Amino acid sequence: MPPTLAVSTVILGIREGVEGGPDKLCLPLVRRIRQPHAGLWALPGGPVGARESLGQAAGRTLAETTGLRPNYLEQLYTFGDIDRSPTHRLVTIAYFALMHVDQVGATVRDENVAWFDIDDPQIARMAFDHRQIVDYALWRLRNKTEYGQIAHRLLGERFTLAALRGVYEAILGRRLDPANFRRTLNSTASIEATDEYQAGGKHRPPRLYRYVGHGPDPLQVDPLQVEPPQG
Amino acid sequence: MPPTLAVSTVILGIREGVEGGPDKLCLPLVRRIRQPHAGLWALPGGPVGARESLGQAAGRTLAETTGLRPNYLEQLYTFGDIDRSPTHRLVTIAYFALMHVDQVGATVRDENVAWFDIDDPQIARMAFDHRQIVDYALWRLRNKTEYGQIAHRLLGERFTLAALRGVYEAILGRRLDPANFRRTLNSTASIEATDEYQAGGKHRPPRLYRYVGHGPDPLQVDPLQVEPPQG
DNA sequence: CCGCGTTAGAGTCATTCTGACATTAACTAC
DNA sequence: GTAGTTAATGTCAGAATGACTCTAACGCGG
Repeated sequence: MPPTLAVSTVILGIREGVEGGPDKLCLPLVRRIRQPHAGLWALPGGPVGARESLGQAAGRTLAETTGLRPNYLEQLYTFGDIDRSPTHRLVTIAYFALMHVDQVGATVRDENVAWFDIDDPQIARMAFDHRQIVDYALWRLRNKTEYGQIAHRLLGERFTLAALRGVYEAILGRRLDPANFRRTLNSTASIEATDEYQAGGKHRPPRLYRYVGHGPDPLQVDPLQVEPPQG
Repeated sequence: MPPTLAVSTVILGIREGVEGGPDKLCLPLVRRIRQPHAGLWALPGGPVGARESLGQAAGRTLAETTGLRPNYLEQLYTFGDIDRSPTHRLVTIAYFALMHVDQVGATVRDENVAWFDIDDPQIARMAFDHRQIVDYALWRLRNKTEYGQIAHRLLGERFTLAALRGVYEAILGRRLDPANFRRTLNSTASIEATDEYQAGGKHRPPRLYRYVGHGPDPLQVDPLQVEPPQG
């Protein structure tokens, strides 16, 4: 019997911190209703179809199980140890996705789908080796050399520097000096100031910025990044 | 028909430069004797067995086709586009290996196995999408944040700073200042000076150094690095 | 209307890091 | 011994970084 080929996706979003606390990373999980590991929470995913690429399979299974359509999808790692599933040989290609902040929580209404904070004790154990996959995704995210585009995928089209700094702080797990953060971003040229300001706050309105991909830099992104299916 | 699951490995070694020129990266390839792509050079590899992990499959197929047993093996990427093989659906997990410099050239005596310089025009085209895989391996190598252990895998147990600098120069593709190179390495603490010197040269004998893995640093290595089979 | 609290945004300063270059040490070849 | 070559150390200026201060612009409560 040939091994089963499947995809699983770690989707990360940002949840705003409460009471001035730091922002938090969170992710949606699916409760398993079949054996093995029935009842445990698992990463969304499913088998790879015969007529779709691996990235397409990741996007499709993600939409089917959670209703989410992230705008960033990157291959993470392929897990193929013999005993990772108790019933059969299972090879899983894990993907890594990021969501806009305004879509966090906009999941299908289903009691078997839920968002968890990354450090929620409920998901200290997960189905299969999925906890290991999540930890690896976090390790990869924290070791990214280029956060610019990652951050703007977690936020919307326009964002304040404070929001962007919140993303960095959530990823890195420590507070950053606002002044120095501003200085470094101003020198990267991948973040551009707009002439708009965010109104409605109680204090001085912050300027809105937007991300501009830096044109002819072939090694900017993982060159094999896979786009999710459209529509 | 389920997809065929295979592994392929990009093995990189260092070849000393001629006439004071820079060192060069090179890799062994296998000539295909069957269709499709018969006659073209390809990465060593083969199908994944039912009772072996993916890393074990990479090590096994590598030894079988080339006789090489590298001491560093890291998963690279999984290629699964529908049309990457003209005859059937083929999903390949690509691995990345490094060889000691004294083993470069110590390949099985076979006219269908040969080492090529990384920029050899003979391998501008390769079987399947293997050229793309090689380019991706090079991109990953050049973007490594931590060269220390990578470099010492390409060299032997003990090495001179000049040899280590040659590795860095071959990977990065540019010359480095010897004095500054020495300074930075002295401050990393992962390279340790021995009290031995390399004799036999025509000039002042250089001190030998060795790599010391830095104990309790859990994120030092890719946590999912797979060890090749022993023996 | 006016001060106050809060956050946005600009600026300062000392320390560290980096690249470029100069200098001395130790060997071989002749 | 002298020349030639590489190893190893030292110096210095400019860039990058972290900690901190200072001013600007808003809402709010009197």
